Amino acid sequence: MPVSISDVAKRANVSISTVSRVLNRRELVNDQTCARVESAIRELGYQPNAFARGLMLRKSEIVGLVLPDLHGEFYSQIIRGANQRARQLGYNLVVSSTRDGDDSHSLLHAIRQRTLLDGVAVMVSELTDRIQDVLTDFRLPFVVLDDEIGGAPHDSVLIDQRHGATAMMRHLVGPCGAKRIVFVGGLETNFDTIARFEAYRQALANAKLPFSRSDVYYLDYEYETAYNLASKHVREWAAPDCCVFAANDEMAAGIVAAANAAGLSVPRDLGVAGFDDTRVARMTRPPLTTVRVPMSEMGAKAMELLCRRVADPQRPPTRISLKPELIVRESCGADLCGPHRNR
Amino acid sequence: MPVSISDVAKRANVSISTVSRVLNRRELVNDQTCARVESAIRELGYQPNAFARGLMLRKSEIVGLVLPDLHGEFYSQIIRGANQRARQLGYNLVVSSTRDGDDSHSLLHAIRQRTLLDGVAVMVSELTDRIQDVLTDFRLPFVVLDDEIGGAPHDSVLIDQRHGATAMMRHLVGPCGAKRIVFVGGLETNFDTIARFEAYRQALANAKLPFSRSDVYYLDYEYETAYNLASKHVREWAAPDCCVFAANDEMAAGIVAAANAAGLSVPRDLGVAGFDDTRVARMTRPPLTTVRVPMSEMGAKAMELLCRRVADPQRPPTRISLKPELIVRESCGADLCGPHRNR
DNA sequence: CATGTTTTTGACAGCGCTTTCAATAGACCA
DNA sequence: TGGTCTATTGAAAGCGCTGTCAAAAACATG
Repeated sequence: MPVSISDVAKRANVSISTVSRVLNRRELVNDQTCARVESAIRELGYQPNAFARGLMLRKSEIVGLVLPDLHGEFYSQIIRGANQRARQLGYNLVVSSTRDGDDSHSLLHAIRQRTLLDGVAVMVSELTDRIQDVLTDFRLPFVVLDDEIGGAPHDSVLIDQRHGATAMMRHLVGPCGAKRIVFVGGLETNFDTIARFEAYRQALANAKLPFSRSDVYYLDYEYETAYNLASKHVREWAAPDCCVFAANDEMAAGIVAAANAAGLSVPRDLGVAGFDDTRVARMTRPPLTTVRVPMSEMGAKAMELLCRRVADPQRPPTRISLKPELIVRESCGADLCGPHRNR
Repeated sequence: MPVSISDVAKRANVSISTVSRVLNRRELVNDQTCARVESAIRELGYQPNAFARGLMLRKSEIVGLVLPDLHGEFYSQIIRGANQRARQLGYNLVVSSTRDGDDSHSLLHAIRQRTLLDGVAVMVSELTDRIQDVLTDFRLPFVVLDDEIGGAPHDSVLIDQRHGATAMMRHLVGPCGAKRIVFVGGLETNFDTIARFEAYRQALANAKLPFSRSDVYYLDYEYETAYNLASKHVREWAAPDCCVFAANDEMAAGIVAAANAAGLSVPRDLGVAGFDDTRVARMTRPPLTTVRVPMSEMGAKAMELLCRRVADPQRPPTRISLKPELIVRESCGADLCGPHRNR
């Protein structure tokens, strides 16, 4: 039923080779013949069969993207960025999650189909060794997101967490004139939290501000937890030259809400800074000064790297580091007229 | 370089037919031979070539999902749900967005590859006719999300917006004892807003409450806009038996914030209800009573329908309607011990 | 006109797999 | 013993396409 290349050939009164040439290397065929073939293609509504094509060419122009989850602000931005860039580069994107059902199984499953995939970008949280094995076992071109896997070198795209946190700290001790900064992190073992904490500590030292272990809290990235913590401490924190630096926007929002509930005004009585620049950052009163993490760009860069590697499997591994950007809004009280001003 | 079926055949000292049978119809081959072949497969790390397979079988086990955008709470939930179910059903999912680059082009592009896709689920906002044409032109099995396309009947998955809004209204006039309900919708032309408004009006009539045109506002679904509107009106709205019914959680959050800023207490002085049950719903003080829209389930159902149609293109079109669920939290002041209680 | 060169075309051999179809070899029955 | 089954296997025909190679056609040159 579906129309094949030989149907077109018959109709245009040429051989299938000629049709194929029209499709792939037009310059090799006579203009008139070409026109005849093209109209036959149009009339029949012919679409080359991608399987047959792939069988010969040994490539599908499909690449995979494997994330821990597909839902949530970050992942969905990565998907968006990756998909967009993949398209530009002439590839289609298959997404998959390591969390759907059994953890690694689904990744394996995705990759088992590898003969259909030209390459894959993976973002992993744990099981790094096994994934490394699987990936190299299958000899499938791959790039790693936001993490590095031990062993053989490979392409990777990283977010320079440290740079972002440092930028924020500089802003707090500089333009905002903070003398005391409270750090509210996520889980103590979380890589991002660790990087941000280090930047925090370093910046404090650079600014010759005292570091106090009691100004550091480790929570769970949740609004509610931060709200509860802040409810207990805002009165103590309240001071024009005190800022709370939360490791994500949700916690920052919780802190702002707790301050407001306690009758304090942000940033007059207390500065609050967030991280990530998610939607919530604009949904607090006042809106949050935060750090924009270029997730969508990370997805895009990953696709660039991946497609390049697919094209040339021998090229030396590249490592791209993306710099987060400071977004100054009102929650820390600094002047809003700087170059980063963002309503 | 890659190992093919004939490598396995040679190694196991059988013909390729036998290897193929071991792969697909094990029961047809002798146990001993089978074992020999299997160990050859293992030793060689053989993976069947998906192209060759697809060429014969005429199916890829890949289905597509085309959304207006890939980012945002809803879309990402749809993707998650769809991906999960697709996997369960033995399919892989390719996602694509109509907004990346030129609107319809990217959809077309995705579908042009259709020989690789067994089917596609599309969610459209506008250009319904053209998509319908494209889809039927390509004779590709498809299902439509959250909308219906004129013309030939087809599978579709819808959200029963009306049902959700009605449930909320019943809750407000019943357990919450509201006598006056302010409606804050999105754009007046938006389908969801229209459906929700109709439910609002109907419920008001059923409860014999007066309807006042001046209690209806049309905004743009944004936090900020709602905050501004509410700042102007909260004092006028303030009354224990008055509720504001916002058409999404972000606007509801803006209203709560404005009320708090005005020194009012929600729900004591004013009830606020949201819609969608996004993350923000838990990020207001108090958390929002809202309506959970089963987006992830919509994605899952779409995949079920799609895969069924792929399996049997002749079956009559199905139309699934998903019911949103009322989520009672604290922002409307009703008793929290009902069956839907959700912290 | 013979010869060399370039352009344009068709025949055909795969790519790696599934799937008839036929062959072989026991097993069973009369 | 001959004949009919059944179980097991291999040979070979494609699936629709690309790409090589050689033939044919068109053109240019001496």
